[in-house]
Amino acid sequence: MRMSQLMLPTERDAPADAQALSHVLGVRAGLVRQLGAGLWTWLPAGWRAHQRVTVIIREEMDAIGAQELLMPVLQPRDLWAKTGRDTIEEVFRLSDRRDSELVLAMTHEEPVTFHVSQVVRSYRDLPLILYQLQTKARDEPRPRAGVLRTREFVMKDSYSFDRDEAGLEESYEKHIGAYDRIYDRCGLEWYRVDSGVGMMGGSGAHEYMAPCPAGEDEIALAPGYAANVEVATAQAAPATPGAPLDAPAEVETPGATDIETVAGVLSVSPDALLKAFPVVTDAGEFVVAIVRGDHRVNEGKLEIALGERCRPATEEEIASQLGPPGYVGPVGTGARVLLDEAVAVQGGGGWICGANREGFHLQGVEPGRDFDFEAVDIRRVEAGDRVAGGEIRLEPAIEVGNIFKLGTRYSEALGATFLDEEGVERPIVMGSYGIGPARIVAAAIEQNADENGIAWPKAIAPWEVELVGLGKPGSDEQAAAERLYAELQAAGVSVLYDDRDAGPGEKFTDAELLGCPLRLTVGRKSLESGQAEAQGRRGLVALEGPDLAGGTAAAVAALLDGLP
RNA sequence: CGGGGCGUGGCGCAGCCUGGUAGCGCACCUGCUUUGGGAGCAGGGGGUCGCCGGUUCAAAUCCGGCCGCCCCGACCA
Repeated sequence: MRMSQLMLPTERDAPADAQALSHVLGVRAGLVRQLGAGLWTWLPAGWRAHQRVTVIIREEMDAIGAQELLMPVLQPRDLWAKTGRDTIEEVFRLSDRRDSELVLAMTHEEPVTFHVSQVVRSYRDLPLILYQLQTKARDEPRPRAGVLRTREFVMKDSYSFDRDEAGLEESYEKHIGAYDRIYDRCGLEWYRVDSGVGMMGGSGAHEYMAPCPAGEDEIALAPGYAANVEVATAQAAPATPGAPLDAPAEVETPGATDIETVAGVLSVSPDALLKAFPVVTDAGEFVVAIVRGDHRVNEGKLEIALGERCRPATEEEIASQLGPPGYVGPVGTGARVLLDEAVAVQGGGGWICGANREGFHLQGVEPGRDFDFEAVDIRRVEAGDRVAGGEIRLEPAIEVGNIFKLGTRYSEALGATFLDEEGVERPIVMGSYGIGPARIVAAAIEQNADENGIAWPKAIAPWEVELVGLGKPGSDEQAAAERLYAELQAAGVSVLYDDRDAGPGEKFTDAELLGCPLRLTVGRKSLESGQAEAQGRRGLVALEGPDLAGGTAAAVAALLDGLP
């Protein structure tokens, strides 16, 4: 590709509203442009990178026997009503000129299951893995960070159909193999982490997470352990409660309504306190969740422990059920208490909690003796917790894919059944699996950029080589660059040729911004030496320049082999 | 949905408080010079100042309403 003919609108300045690095560099390097909130156009160079990702995805999906198809984005709402998903807030709903109700698909479980329900009759038709690369539309509450969270995006979504749980397990394992290879080949740093199955039910799920500063999620990592903090579990460092007492004793703590202040007034560390987190469940039950003072409640884990959704209690509810907000505790209330395992496991007396009386706390509290409780894991893990002997660290990360054992939720709702060997009708056991190529591109930028711009992994760079010609029009230098460009093209090298009539500074700066792995320069110096200059983008390292006299393309290919 | 901020040429911004010819840098066009890290000189083109209404002799500027966009939080099968 000749840069003089390429639509590559590079910018010296970042857009004023850009925060995330992939957003800033994506726009500055001319990869993407915004059309509206969460609506992005892929410009030619950016789309090349996106395409390279989808090529890798197709190769690996095909390799596990998955079959590609394409389903509409626009779908009848009726279909979605059958699974109850038509009322999800994120689903765009619209109607046509005849007032027929339609939705824009956020994923494609409904249509794919519909088709399979019509086609699959017998156990002999299974297993089946179907996939597509298709646009998804989601009415996101808050699009953000450029291409990281958008309202419309391309997704690779695949769906597995099996006779039973064992078959699903096999399909799931196949996807794990394919996904591991895809992210490796794309040059990402990634983790496969346990994730919650959420409100959709199902029997297991993992997320593929790429660590990067702009990530919206947090993952907990330890040697041999990786989980989304939403579901992570670990052992807490022991707390240091005070001396046990024969019975809880009131102590004056005027004005001390938060953990820090109480700990300060009583000269103890926050981990000696019990933090009460009163909630009201969907069913209307008032429950007091309790974690250590230095811990935080993980509301998702709390809901799993409760078995239903809940919300924080209002101040009025707290006042009427327990006592003055800021001074509440579990002792003498009769309320149902869920006590976090970090406290329950350590046990003992000497804990401090609110006395349910304005200006007072209780010392020497002992769970079990002074209040009844159910021991559950409801806290958010903290950096420094331990799991399997290793220490947890937390990292921000972006979700670049997920795999999910759906079970029979969709097949039952849509009547996707088959006859087994005994002639018994059974629901098909399903899995669903997603990958966001745009997020792979964004994560690759985030993970591989420096102050000069992007430093693409070779496998997904828009071009592998950028050839910078420095000669002015009609010069010997320009003629040499033209010859080299023609030779590289003929040899099938992926090359972008900067043939613009521009100064060297501008060309070098743009080359570093766009970030192709190998930069070749042909100018006065290279004519004198008989070699093109070569520089690797990662670290801007000088490489042995390929000879211009002959065999240059082979030498360039060898150089590329040595680059990441 | 709650909080905060911003809409002036392709990009980045000033002007608004205190109403009176719409400006600056970059980019762009023409000519000449220049060519190894974002060149110089000269000339030139491009903006209903987000939209609607109000006040006024006069509105980018003041007032009201609406729309759009960004950030933080909530949310995120």
